[in-house]
Amino acid sequence: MNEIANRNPTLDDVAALAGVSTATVSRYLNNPKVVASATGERIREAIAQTGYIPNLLAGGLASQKSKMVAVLIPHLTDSIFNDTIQTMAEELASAGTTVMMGLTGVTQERTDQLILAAMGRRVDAIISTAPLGPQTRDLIERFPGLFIQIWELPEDPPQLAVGFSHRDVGRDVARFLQSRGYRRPVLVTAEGTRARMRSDGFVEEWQALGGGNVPELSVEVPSRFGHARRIFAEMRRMAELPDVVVCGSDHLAQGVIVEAQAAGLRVPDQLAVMGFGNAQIAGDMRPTITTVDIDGARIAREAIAAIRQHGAGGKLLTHKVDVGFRLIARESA
Amino acid sequence: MNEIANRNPTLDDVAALAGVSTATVSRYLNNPKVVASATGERIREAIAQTGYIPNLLAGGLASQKSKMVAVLIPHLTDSIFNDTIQTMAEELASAGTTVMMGLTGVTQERTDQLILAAMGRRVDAIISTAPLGPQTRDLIERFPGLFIQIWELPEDPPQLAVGFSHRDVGRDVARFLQSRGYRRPVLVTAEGTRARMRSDGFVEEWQALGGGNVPELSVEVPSRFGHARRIFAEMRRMAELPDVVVCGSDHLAQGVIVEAQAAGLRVPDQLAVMGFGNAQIAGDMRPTITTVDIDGARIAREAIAAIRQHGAGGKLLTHKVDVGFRLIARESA
DNA sequence: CGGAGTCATGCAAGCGCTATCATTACCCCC
DNA sequence: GGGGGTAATGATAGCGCTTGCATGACTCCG
Repeated sequence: MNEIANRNPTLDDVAALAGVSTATVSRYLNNPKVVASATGERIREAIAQTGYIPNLLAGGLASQKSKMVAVLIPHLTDSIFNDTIQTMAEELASAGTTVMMGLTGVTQERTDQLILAAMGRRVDAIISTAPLGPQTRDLIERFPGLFIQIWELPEDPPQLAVGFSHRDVGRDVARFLQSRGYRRPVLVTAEGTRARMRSDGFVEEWQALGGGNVPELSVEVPSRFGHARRIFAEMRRMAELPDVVVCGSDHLAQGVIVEAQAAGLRVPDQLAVMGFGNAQIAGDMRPTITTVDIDGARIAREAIAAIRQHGAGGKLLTHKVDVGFRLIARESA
Repeated sequence: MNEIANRNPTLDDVAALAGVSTATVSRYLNNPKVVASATGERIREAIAQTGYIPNLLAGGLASQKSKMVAVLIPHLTDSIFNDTIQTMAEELASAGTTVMMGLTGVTQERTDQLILAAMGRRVDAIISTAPLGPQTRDLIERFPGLFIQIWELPEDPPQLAVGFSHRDVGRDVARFLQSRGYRRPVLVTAEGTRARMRSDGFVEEWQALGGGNVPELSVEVPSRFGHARRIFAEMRRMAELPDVVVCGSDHLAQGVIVEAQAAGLRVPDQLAVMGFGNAQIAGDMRPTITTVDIDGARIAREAIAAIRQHGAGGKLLTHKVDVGFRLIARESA
């Protein structure tokens, strides 16, 4: 708690005060147990005295590892990825790694720009939810760190993908709804490849099981609560009212339930609703929402494990981690 | 699009290829108009040829400005700050600044840790929603960049605060509800100083206007949809059912509405509900939710403007920016 | 026509760390 | 008691940029 010179204290200041070389201080900071405990003690005191804060920019430059990872998501509001991000940020922070957040929106351009920025910062890893255009793939080719695609399981991931099969989700939902006796589903599909795959899976299975045509309505991504009003209105204009609405997110599902109830329909008796993602509200809504649970936290943890291993010089054991999903039957469908 | 050596290309490579010094390339990168246009053209080509990506770690170290800002928020899910963060991230990214995201939770410890990490990265600014403990203030003292406190307007902000008066919000809400004829409000208050101030303001004004005692129920922070069930149950056990519930967030308000309706109460006739924050859903819910609008995006923009000005060497014009708020009367109260 | 003023560029000294290699001191055992 | 370890530390060369100062080439004008 001494007075501090007008500039920030550096490693040299600490070393001088502790009567050791900068190398030793650096070692103490990065791996305390390699310095003698008496020395360590002196260094600790010197650090406290000077109020030294390591310059991670300099450290990163010298060591070629920045202890930063970039997390790329489309947007923040109502995001289905929030659990993943939350877990990621917490676990990384407690390991001394900082998270660089990038909001890609839905354009390829912003994504590429953010990847470039991340590479410029020499991040140790990039974790992305964005679909990969050809240009992006070129960029990644030259990225020396670890690129992890999450919430997705493509045929041929660049390095590592942690996710699940969206097509299988669609199929399982179809099977589930048919077994529950629903006959006239309508699909509310957001733009984007993942939603597309779920819809395709659904239609595929639905028809394989002898179901008829499946009408689709589309919403912008992110699909949210507020879209429900329009969707519901469009549904009412359909020749025959569906008996179940399959939504791309729990928030949208919640919106549909609210609209249906406001119109005097009983859910699920007169109209059933199915969500996706198992957001907090899904379990708390009245009626509780039948949905598909994705373990977002696990996705985060798998990604982090891979980063650690890669950071320690290890090779990747696999190119795909399938975290699966779980259909949760509740009241709404 | 040439072959690239096994290591990343550096400024030197570009300079050599373009036949100029590294200084010139650096200048071209940071301020293209100071180099002759013919030279600039050659440099641009050399960059394309080599696939050069500037090392921002090295740049930051040399220039003492990292082009990063840290954004500290308590959590991501259902956060009232999402608009602010979203705007912040977008606008900063398009100006080439990187956002380092820190989730503080509700503990002082994590906050301090994150501030330390941010200082280690030599961020240009720290934007924080966290309340400041004494220890944190000490840290900030030594932070050479700009520290901006947002969503709050304390007496004596360390450097700059951008927010509004939570007490005034409470007062206005009290006045509004009384004018609408409500007589038995219940306050649902989250822990935390900001919520506390709104509640205090409410009670103060309510009683100044001749209202009686105001019962309070408390929820953990973040107050969200799911808390409504318990809150509603507790309300029902009260001697006299309130005629209006004042909630700390729109999500909680939405939850209360859902619970009330599930219990057969008409909103707002039998129970009115008031929210806070003007989240998207507030306008989309049935009934639409009466709430207080905070211009989160404006908070972000004011903060960014201050950062720019500070970065350009300008002095701060003020220590407080009051962005105000707006009570939005809708259907629920 | 020579000196002052621009403009474009080069030179080189850092920025604050990390990591390699070398050095020293000490211990153990045959 | 000397050789071979091992453990702790020091000296120092970068990491890849930025930037103050110096330089050189022009232009302009009295």
